[in-house]
Amino acid sequence: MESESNLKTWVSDKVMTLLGYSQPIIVQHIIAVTKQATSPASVVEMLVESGWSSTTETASFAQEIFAKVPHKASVLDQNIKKPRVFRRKRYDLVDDDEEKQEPEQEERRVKRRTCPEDEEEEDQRAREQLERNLKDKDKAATRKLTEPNPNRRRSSRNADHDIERLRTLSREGYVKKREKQILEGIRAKIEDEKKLFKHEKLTQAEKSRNKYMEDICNVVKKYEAVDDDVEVYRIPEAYDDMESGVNQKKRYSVASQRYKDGEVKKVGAHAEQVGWEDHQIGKARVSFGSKNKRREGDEYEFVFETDMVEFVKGSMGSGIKRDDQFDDDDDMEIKSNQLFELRAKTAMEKLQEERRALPMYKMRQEFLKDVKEHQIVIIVGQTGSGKTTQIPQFLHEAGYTKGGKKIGCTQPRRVAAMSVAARVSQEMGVKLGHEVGYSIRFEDCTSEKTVVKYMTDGMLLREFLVEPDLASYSVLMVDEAHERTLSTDILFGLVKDIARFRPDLKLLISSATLDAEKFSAYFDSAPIFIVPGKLHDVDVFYTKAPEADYLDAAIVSTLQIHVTEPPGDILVFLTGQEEIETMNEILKHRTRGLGTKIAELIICPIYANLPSELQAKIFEPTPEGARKVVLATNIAETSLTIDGIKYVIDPGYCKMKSYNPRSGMESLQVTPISKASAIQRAGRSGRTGPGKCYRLYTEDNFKNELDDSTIPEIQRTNLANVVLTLKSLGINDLLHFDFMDPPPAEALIKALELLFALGALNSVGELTKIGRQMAEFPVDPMLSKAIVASDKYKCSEEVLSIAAMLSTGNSIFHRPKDKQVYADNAKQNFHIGNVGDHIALLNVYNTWKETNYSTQWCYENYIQVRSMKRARDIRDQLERLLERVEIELTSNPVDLEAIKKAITSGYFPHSARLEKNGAYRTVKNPQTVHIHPSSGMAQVLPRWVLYHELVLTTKEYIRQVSELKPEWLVEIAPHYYQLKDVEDSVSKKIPRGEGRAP
DNA sequence: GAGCACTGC
Repeated sequence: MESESNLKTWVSDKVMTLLGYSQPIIVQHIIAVTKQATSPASVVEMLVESGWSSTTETASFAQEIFAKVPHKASVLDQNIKKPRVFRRKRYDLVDDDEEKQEPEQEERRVKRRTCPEDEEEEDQRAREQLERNLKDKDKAATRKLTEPNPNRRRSSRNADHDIERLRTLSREGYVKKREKQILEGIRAKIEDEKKLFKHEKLTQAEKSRNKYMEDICNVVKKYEAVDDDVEVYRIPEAYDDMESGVNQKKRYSVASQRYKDGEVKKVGAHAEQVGWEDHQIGKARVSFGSKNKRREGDEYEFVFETDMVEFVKGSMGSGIKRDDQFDDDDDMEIKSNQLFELRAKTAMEKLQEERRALPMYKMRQEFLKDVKEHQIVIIVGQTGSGKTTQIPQFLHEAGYTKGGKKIGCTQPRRVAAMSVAARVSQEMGVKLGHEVGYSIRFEDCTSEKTVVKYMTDGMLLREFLVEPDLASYSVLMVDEAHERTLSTDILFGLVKDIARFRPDLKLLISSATLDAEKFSAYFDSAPIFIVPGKLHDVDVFYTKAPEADYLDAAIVSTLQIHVTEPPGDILVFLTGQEEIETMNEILKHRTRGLGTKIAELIICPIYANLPSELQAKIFEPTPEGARKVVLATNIAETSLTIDGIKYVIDPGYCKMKSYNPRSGMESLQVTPISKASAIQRAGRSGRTGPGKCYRLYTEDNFKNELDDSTIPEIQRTNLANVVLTLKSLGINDLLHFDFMDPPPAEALIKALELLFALGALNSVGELTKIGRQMAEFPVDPMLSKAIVASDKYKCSEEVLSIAAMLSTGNSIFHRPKDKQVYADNAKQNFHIGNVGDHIALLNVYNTWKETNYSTQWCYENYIQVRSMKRARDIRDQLERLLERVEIELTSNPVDLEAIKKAITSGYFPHSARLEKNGAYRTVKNPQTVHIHPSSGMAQVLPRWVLYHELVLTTKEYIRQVSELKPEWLVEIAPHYYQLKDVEDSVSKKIPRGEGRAP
């Protein structure tokens, strides 16, 4: 017989080869399982129950371990931790009639205990003990909490100890019963809520109810989590039996209700999106924990404590890992509420410990002093310095939230706002949505109590509309300001302005090193506060000579790293979907050629339009011996973090949008990245350890040819929306608005012209009633004008759907490379009668609605579910806003002309007419354009068309095209079009005045 | 008959 430790090593090795990873708890579990197994088959059975797959490897492993591990009779003398399923069942107070144990084990257990004579009596005693105990419950709980690691080493020969354990077990029965009651109460409440949702139109109360639902779901999930946690030890079956009829699945369904289709639509409206975001948050949270590698359990603790069902579910690895820290002491005996409190406590302590380890934490005093002395402070801190999580907490602790004032912190991305808020609420030990909350589109997780509020920058911008002086805030922190999103740039100007007349308002701007000086200069020489980061070293390599074909260079480099470098995943930055697909194929082909000579290379593409189920692939852990290579677009630069990346390949390009105000044309073209981007990309390899970055350009290129930072978005975009927002904030003199980097005057003027043409501004540039209505809708001005105009044509229902579909971007139709024909056919079904792309989108939306928002239907029609759900969310939001601007919800589904006219009211500047050669010419700012081949009108070529957008890619393309009657233009926009603009080509075949020879 | 970087409200 082997010693226990030898045995453990042996099992661990085995597990390692079978699963690719190993954990002490798995080993222990397997040994324990084997010890009470009666045959190798029963070992297999139990392994399968714990999540192993039933393969021949599992079977032979079971055979081996059964031979090696002492089992059956010999187990009597072993002082091992047994799965507690037997004992638990015995002392359940709730339900007694489910004793189905094997007599042999029963006997063994009896022998093991010190007072085996009369079990009934003992049970009775336990009950009495329990009653006494429960009276003393609080006291007991306190004791448990003050002794998180009780010095109660197991000694099975000790009578006192057994009685003690008995008490615990009995208490469990009580606790479980109580839990059941709570859960039932919650379930009933949820049912009530659901009824309310069905009957009432969503109003103001919706927010709070949404919030309430969220809370409930969180509570349920917490209980679920306790169960999940126990599952490894096979307790749940016992629990389920006891609950008689309430099984895991059913209970899980309560918690996950909001993620499901159908019923609770308003709550679960963006279910898939949420799922994906949850996953992202999961990553965000995990990476928080993993900054500190000393304690591996923490990250899971953190995940466990919050609503991370999506992340934890179905992953055996994490389920087991979470228990790791309770591995070898009696904590396992403490269950349910107590376990929960205990965990909350230990998690809290660990969080605090982690907090103290952050560079920011040490600079607390210094920082608070700076903030006290200056109104505006620029903060320079790298990732991992803890600025985002710590600063609002410091300020809160220092009393900046007194008198109900809030601390606001903006983030450029939704996911960031949510995950940071979750983290901070953890650290402060409060419930998310109470003192600490977040506010993002479609989801407001704040309450009257909220004093620390994380939000997206766009959300703060919307808040300006209702509270122009932001009186409820005492501190505003603009985080990740160096990213220079459109919203942050506008915020700068606004915030700088209100800081002048609100001396009590503190302003914090966080930025990267490169831009700090610039920020300081803009904010009246504000002091710069520097926090060191915690990134690991990254070695940067350049190519000796410029590479002609960066894609090929990337492929070669990837293989080179794969063959020569130690383990660690590779991240390659490419410009778009097409490149990613190409590289994917070439890599597959080449590695196949190499056969088994090299280790396995797992290729994971990732880009935003990739269906989410395929995106999830990049987060799967890399199996032992293999290497993962992630082919990503810019999405991996800031938006998501992949653990385990050690090598980054940076070809130095990305696709960037630019806007030509003169022609009103947007273009999306491959451009060299900036130094700031290059540094950011390199940093992606150093998150969990030292990394390497291979730049596929020369050092000279880097130093002399790359711009310092990316041109801010505000300088390369259509400003119509920005101008409308600023106008509605009462800022009239836009040309002198204090932009940090002013946009081209031409673009501003163009935007003003457009808004004037749409009727949003009057001749002196003031906002009109229509303009105010338009500003309410979070969509492009032309689209919001169409919505406002739909009132006149009595078809707001239809226009809303179209607007929502257009707002989702171009990601509705999915076109897999291998099924292009099918996808195109499916798409053609919505274009029957050549109704045009706008009506086709309406058809898609309505048909989807008729199928009760079926996911299956989307798959069948090659439509992206994620985009559809997003469209539904947007539509819901727009519908609510409709009420606010006093537009009636009207439907007129058969009158397509009315719908098109409403669209034309917004898009009349986007008209084009056919020329002889099959190309089109835009009516205003004449230029030659082509219908995008993805359009349903690409073959039809109507004489006059209305388009949604004009983009330059390989040619000038117009996308989302519908047929138009030229007389509409004069009817709808007489101030913009004159009869002569349109009549020529109606009466004559050849357009006049184009100056072209035939 | 060509192609859709990434966010955000």
